Amino acid sequence: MPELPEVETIRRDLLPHLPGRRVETVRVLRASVLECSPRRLRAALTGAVIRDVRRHGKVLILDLDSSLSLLVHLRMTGQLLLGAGVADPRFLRVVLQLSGGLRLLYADCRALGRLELCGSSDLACSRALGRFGPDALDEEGLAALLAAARRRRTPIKCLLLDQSVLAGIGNIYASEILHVARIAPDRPADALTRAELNRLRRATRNVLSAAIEARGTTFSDFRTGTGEPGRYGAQLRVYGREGERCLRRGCRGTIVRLVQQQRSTFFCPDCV
DNA sequence: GATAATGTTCGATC
DNA sequence: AGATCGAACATTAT
Repeated sequence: MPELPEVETIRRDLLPHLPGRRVETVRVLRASVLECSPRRLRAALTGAVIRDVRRHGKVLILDLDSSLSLLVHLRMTGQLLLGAGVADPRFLRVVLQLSGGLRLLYADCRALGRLELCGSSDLACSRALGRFGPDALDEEGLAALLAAARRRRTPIKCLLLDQSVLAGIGNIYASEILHVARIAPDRPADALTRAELNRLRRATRNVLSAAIEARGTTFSDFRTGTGEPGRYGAQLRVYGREGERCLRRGCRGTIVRLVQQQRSTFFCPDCV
């Protein structure tokens, strides 16, 4: 569910509250969301102190003082929430009781998300994160996108979604970025002109930054770390707007939906 | 009941 | 190697 801006929003909500807290108890209500056994998770987390909250792409990273880190992939419907009473109790999967009476909840309706332990040395972490390319908001990630685009024939939308090229862009922002960059989603990546690649780089940075400022997009399930919806939905220009009028000034086009890699893509044929 | 949903991954196939 | 496709995971909402 959450893409880079949503995970960054959660990170910013958690950061003022988690570092310095000790994990007192670990309650696992659905073991299938763990990459390890519940017993191993309890052993690793109980008594550990949270040092930092980081993010890479769509992955949230809780660094512990024990030279371990807890990686959280929210996938489609995962939520990481601070404090009780904010999650639908039916979908609670893991509860961490922290010092000072604070609770960190992992809720996930579809239970596709995953919690994973890894060594927090750079080496161990980068191995656990090895399937991902550089973060989409880093200069390195933007450079990786342009480099991959020059040598691959795959449709540009598919390249934006490829987490091994750059990490963090999902189905909503891929459509939004291409619309802002005025590039048709089915264009072969290696056919993009230099001018189009420049627009793509700018659009990626601008759309992701604006979405973070608005605290993410709540299309259906996303909640921030404090349980509120994000506000970027009001700024979406194409996603979910099939059949509606294009919002670009002076454009009379209608948004169409096509399917790429079994997922919906939205764009305005008159803008590209 | 069919369909689609902000994601990832694995296997088959070309 | 690169690319595509389908299925799987699991559950709700329309």
